Amino acid sequence: MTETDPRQLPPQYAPGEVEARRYAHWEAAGLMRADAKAVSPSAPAFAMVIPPPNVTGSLHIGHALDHTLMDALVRRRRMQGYTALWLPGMDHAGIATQNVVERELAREGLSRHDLGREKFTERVWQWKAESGGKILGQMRRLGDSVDWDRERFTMDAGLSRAVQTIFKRLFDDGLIYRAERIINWCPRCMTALSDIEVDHTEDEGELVSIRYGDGDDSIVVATTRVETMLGDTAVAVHPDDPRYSHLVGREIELPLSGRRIPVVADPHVDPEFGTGAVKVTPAHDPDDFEIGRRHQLPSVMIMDERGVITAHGPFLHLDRFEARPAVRDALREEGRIVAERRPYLHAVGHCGRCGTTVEPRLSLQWFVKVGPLAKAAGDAVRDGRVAIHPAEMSGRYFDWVDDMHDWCISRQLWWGHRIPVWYSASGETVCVGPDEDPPGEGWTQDGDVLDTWFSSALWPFSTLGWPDSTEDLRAFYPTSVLVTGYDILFFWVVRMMMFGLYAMSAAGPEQSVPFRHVALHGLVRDQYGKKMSKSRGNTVDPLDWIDRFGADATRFTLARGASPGGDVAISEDWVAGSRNFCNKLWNAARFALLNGADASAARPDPATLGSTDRWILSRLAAVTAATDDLLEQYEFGKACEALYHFAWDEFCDWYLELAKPALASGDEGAVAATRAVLGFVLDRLLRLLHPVIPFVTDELWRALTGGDSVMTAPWPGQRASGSTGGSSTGGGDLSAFADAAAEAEIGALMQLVTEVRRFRSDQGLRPTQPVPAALAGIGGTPLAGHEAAIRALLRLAAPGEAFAPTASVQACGVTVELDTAATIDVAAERRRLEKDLATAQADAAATERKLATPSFVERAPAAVVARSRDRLAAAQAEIARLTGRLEALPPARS
RNA sequence: GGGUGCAUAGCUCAGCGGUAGAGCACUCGCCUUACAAGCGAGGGGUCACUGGUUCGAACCCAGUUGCGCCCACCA
Repeated sequence: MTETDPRQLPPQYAPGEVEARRYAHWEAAGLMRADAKAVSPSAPAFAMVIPPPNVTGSLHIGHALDHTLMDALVRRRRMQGYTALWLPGMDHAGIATQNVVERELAREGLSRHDLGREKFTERVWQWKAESGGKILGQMRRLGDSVDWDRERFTMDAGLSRAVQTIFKRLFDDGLIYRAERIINWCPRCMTALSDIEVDHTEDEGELVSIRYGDGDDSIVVATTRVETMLGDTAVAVHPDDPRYSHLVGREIELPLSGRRIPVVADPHVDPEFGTGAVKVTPAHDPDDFEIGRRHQLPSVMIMDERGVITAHGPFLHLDRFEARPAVRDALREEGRIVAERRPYLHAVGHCGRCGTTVEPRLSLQWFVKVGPLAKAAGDAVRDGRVAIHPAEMSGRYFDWVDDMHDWCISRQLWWGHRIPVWYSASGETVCVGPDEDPPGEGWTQDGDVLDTWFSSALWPFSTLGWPDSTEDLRAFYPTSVLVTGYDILFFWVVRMMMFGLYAMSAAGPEQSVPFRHVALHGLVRDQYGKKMSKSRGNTVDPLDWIDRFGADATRFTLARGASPGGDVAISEDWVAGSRNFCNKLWNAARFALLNGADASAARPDPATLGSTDRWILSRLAAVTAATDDLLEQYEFGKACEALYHFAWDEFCDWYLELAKPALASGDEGAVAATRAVLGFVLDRLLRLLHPVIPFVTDELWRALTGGDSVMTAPWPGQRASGSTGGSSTGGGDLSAFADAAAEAEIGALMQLVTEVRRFRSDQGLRPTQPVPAALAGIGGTPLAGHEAAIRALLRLAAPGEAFAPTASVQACGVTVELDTAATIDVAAERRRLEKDLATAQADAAATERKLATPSFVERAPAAVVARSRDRLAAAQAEIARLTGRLEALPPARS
């Protein structure tokens, strides 16, 4: 493997080759592995599990965000000395995967039934082996520092055993039961769905009012699903509704059927809505099912699992959507339709996987009794054992856990964990544990599989070896933080909470939680703040950006936009900007290397340094502390912002420019000091940036220091693990570098330089042409020692030669007299001075007015008043200065 | 229907009681040998609207308008 010669870094950073090389090294050197045995008080455990992506999927931009943030967290912890584990893996994604393989079969003209259950699941496994690992390769491209030795899959043997174990335990505890209930049914996938697998949209439908019964014994009901009237077994009214009290208990005729159905009184009916009377179809509506139960009404199923009418009569074999108009027309012919409202907007459920309209359906399914589990899940957050970031999101969490329906966990699919329950011919039921043999002859296993989320809910501990008390489980559970989008707070987080607390309850309340922190981020949006979606056509393939701009640029863009719970807007322009930043860093390092930056020197001693060096060290200390705090609070965007400005504006634009004259000064001591500070600051900067942009920083850090990898360099912040904090090896406290005097001094220098540049720019003078100049009055100011640097930055000619100044600029007590080699544009200068004067006068006037307000002077804090006085003084000084310069201005040239 | 959040420069956002900030975009000038994926300078905002609290409001309170998101079994 050939390394780039550090002295010959190309002038542009080429990510592709560097990324491949660096990742291969991390993997080969085992830098991403976490050893449970290494956990100790000085190297405590830090653990995260990856939200397992679907095997069917490929990395989309949302994953890229999720992974970038997780990787930044784990990399920083690793540098801080933690034994840091990030565990990767994938989810078998029941319905999604089965659908993909079934679609593949359909192209061969086959259905899963043609293969049979065994052959079909074999085929899915085969498919998983071939294309399921795609996303893992993509994770390498992104730079995810996961421990590949621990990769898990929700269907592998260990996790299947965990599934069976917890099922059996819940079953024995009476928390899993089988019952005939109305569930969400997808007639296309032909399976039950849980509430969260159903998406509601406002759809156009029709609201049809139908007259049931005749004459005095008639009643009008309204419905959006006309065809279900074939299965009506009652009409319900409110018990206190005087309009219908005479009908309660009597039977009326159900149109088209010849059947007579009772009128029942039920408090659930809202007398204000519609006619105050509702048709009751217990087999096809969840509300009606409850009403039916309360009144012992029969349930008449009129549709099969495909949504085809099974009720005998003229509508037999019609699809539900064909039956709707057919039934409506038939009713109209009989004069039963009282009113029709079309279009009528109402919420309709759709299968979260295929979009088909969900059909509520009465069927025998398995459920988790959620009550006690959800209560425990809520309490863990309420009493602070688990913290949600940002805390405002906890409200949504509580809304969910406090009012959760029992969870339907059986799916009429073949791909998934088969329900470990067996039935005998005589109707006995046995739940089989993982280490038990199934019952013999005459018993058959339940044909259904478990909801995918059932196994995902075990992820934080099943991946660590549960139900065995493994070393990993003891070392890394509870995991430290779970990072995910707020959109799956309910889907996944709640379920992990419920099952983690239940399965690990023996460990006690503190140790049974699946994670201590939940760090939520938002959705990725486009540059107009629009949600990315395939239908909108604004999706981005992160791999495309990684190819074109580099993984670091892609990561930096995402991290820079991320705030706790906040959405992230991105566009290609911004990735290009991040790419530019990486390149800037590359070139800063290139400059440093070409100038002998020395990162191996002892930690710089401010007492021996000039103010320029003390200034950059002071700024480094500030940005280090800020970055450390911000990352601790999951404020990735702000941390990136702080580092971006430090690196670009302060380090590159000012420090490196100031270092040039120092390096060229020929003063051996100054050169050595500059090289040492240059090396030190760049080293720290690379470490601080490494969690977010791991590739460039590693490449440059190796070139700069000769070290193996920045991954193993100590984190520069004060926060560190256990007792290793602040070690002399390079982490530790930089607060001794804080230097207000140096900051003020360099601040003045910047102000002076900027002022002169502005003058020259306004005057249209060539910035590159050396100008003879004198720095009058610099002697008595703090800038006295910076004359050479100022001349270099401003490209002023060397001092000494006599010249005739044609213009002057004042700032920070220094008058810069310039020979502009031409008559300056007096009119332009006058305009500029007048404009500045107007600004200063307005400022002075406003401040004066304020200070003249007695209530302000009396009641505002002294510091605020003092600040206003300073402001006024400054404004007045500025007015005096500008007035003087305007008066001194020669008359406009003729 | 119930919650909940947001309205600040052309775009995306930060600021959350003391007289407006960043990135990108824009204008002007520079190939100043680390970087033109760059350097320097500049323009641009009655902080959605209306009231209130306060010496003082982009920031706190109430209402209005306009967006967004989540939840939801009202036929």
